[in-house]
Amino acid sequence: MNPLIRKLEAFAPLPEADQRLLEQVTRFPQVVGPKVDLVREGDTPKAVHLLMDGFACRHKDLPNGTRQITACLVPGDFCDLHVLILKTMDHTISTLSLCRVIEILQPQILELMERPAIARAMWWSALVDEAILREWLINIGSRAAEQGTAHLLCELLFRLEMVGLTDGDRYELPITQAELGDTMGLTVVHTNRVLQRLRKDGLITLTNNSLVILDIARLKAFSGFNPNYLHLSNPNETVPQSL
Amino acid sequence: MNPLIRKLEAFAPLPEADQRLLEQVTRFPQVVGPKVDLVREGDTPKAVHLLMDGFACRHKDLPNGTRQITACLVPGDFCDLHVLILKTMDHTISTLSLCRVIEILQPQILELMERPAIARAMWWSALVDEAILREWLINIGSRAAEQGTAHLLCELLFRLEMVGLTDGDRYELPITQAELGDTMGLTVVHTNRVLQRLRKDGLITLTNNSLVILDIARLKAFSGFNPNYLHLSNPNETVPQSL
DNA sequence: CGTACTATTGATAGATATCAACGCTGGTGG
DNA sequence: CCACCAGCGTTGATATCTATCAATAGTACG
Repeated sequence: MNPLIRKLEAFAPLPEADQRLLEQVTRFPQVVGPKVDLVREGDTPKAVHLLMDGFACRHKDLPNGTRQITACLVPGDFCDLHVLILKTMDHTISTLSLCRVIEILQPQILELMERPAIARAMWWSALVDEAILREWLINIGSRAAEQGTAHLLCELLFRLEMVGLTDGDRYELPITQAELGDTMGLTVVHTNRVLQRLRKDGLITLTNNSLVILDIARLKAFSGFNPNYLHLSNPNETVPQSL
Repeated sequence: MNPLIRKLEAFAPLPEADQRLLEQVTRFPQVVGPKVDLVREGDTPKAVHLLMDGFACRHKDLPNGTRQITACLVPGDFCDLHVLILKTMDHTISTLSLCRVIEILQPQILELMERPAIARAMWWSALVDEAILREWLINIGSRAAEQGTAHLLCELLFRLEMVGLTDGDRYELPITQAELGDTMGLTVVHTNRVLQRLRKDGLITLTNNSLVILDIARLKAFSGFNPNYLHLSNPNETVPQSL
């Protein structure tokens, strides 16, 4: 099933014709290896990138050698809708795992935006991205490392469930602990210890990039997770196991 | 001068007619005292709030008693454009200082959005808000407390200069150290010490809510500040003292 | 005058980073 | 096929940063 359509329909149903158009646009994805830059800070890209498979991220590299990941992109996510309005990228987008990516040229995007239902769904998506960013700020600024990390894992469960990439409370998480640390503002070493504590507390299992949430209700309570900020049309229906 | 028009024109010039329309919409602001909630998490407001004077913030209060400020709103900023698409607020918006606020009803917003130049400028504004959020994530996650705080002070200089609220490298900062701490994810005590270090290093002066940047070039270098993410049409012209 | 809020200081505890090292794995070249 | 190497996860010891607790002083305000 097409992850873009699934995602946009998490906001509101799309007319048949719109679905067909989206199917058509996303027909021939391009395979991109892991750790490849799709767009770099300073670029003025002429196409919008849409992730169809795999994990990618936004990030900024700092002079002191560290980097901060500011978004985790999963199938169905637009990487850089910004370029419709802003001329230059203020951050870099890179694949994390092996990905399949669609490049949509400006005229085609504008064609999509002429469909009211699609346009609304895209702006919904952009606003949810912003809400996610606010939640990440809370993860880093106000939650303990264990809770913030747990919160992120809850969020990914919901986002991946939205596009049909979960298996109950299990999902593929093809990122390294270093990358997890870059998103949580933590060291690799500390990230490792945080994960160990989550494992020891019986909250998760994580081996071979396979994450299992052992008790979603406890993980949500522990991390203070409330899916409101994802603005799903029907949150109760989306994740059956929800509290 | 109207801060909304000044801000939107930092992106691109607006036609005379659009300016007149905006003038008209923003004619009768409402005075709101400090520390007042404009919109609360869970609300489904029917009007959009526009800040014309004073400081406000977005924030979320956590069960553990702390709160995270996720945005600092200054004159010319829209508080909750989201409500055009999302039904319920996922965070609270409160005044910090005495403010003057415009409430714009849905039909009036839609009338504004029919003007192409205004619509583009509003989306520019929304995208810049997102870019600011990414930078705050870096402030908290990847920069030392002193550097993150310094970065925030640089950002506010640019944003306030945009709407004509600076006096050279000085501006009014009507927020408490506790509030500053809530935005940087720091304790009041630690915030106080961070500010003292910035003062001792000769970077700033801050007394009676009046912030003076003693050496903008040094403060920018110290904090790693690069105004690109604000996507101003003409950054060099905006702040004369820029490096 | 008393009360609340804000800024400030000192002492201490807890969280996180840093440095160094090791084992495991998969790939690669000899 | 084996030796080597790079990337990843892991562990221990230590340093640095930040939170917590407690107290004081100044200020504004009723």
